[in-house]
Amino acid sequence: MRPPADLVSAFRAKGLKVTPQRQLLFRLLNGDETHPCADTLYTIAAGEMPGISLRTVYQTLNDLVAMGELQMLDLGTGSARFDPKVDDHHHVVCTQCCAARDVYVTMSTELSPDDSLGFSIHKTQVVFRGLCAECVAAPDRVLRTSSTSRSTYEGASDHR
Amino acid sequence: MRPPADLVSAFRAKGLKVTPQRQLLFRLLNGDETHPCADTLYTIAAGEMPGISLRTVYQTLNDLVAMGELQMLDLGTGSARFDPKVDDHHHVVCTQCCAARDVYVTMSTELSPDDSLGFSIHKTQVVFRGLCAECVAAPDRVLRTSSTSRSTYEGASDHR
DNA sequence: TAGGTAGTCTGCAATATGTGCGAACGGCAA
DNA sequence: TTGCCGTTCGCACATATTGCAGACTACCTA
Repeated sequence: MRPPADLVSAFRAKGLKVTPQRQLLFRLLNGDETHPCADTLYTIAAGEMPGISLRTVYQTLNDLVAMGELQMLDLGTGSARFDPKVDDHHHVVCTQCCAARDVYVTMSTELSPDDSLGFSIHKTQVVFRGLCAECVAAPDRVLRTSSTSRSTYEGASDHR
Repeated sequence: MRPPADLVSAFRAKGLKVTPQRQLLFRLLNGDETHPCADTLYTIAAGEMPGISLRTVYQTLNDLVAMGELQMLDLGTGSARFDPKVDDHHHVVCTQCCAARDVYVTMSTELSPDDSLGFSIHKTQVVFRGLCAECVAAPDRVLRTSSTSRSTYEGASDHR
């Protein structure tokens, strides 16, 4: 994602307006490395601008994704996560607290024609799952990005 | 996933009962390579057993996942997918029709201590995204596993 | 094989994430 | 300053999945 000043120009150039709400989100996202979900961003944004709507947060995030300034990720944590880094990289995700960090690893993630089963591959996504340092130290800590999200990877023990 | 007969024993051994609903699902899942979602399984099951509840399908799938007989996957298609293969493999997913297939590729997906950022990695998941052969041939075909699912990867062009 | 018990099934309500819609609002170019 | 047209916001709605409670039934035991 380009810095806020550049985004302002980019939005105007596309006929999109630069509102205080959008500027706030540009600023919050810029340099963010926590891969926040929409709701997390909304909470932070509402702290600075009470009255901002969750709907507006979703709207702006979608705009940025459509412009290629932001990457939408599904890390299996129950809600979409947003990454201002749009270059080629992968992610480590904590299965307990849902923290996510960027990983730059060079590995052969190209699929050979034999393996691709007729698929025309556009993108390869690698997700490393495990426990972050904090959760290794405190196995009972619960600190989800998405409040009470139900992750696909928490283990499915339902039963009444 | 073990064959239905073995699952019957495994369920009884755990004090879980073997009902017709569960046996049907054992049979439907056995050897399935389409990575169905809960709703798809429910539709198929309801064809053979009218009256079966979607709730029961979710319940049984969760039981099987908890027993390690089934793998729950989040392939970014909007709903959880289920894979009776629980060995170490990865997936190709069609971004248009959401079809998924297994991929057995040997690649260095181990993260070096330097790259792991303090995380204790338990599992590495690779998802290859692209178009399947059918969708390459018919770019307008829409055939989602999850009826009208909203995929995280369809591109976010909202706007009214 | 009848009976009892504990696990199961089903329908419905509830929760979470995310989008459609319309009325009021407000950038920003002329 | 004005007006057009994109935005914001609140609410209803859509989808995925789970909680709950009452009726039901698999299956162990006598």
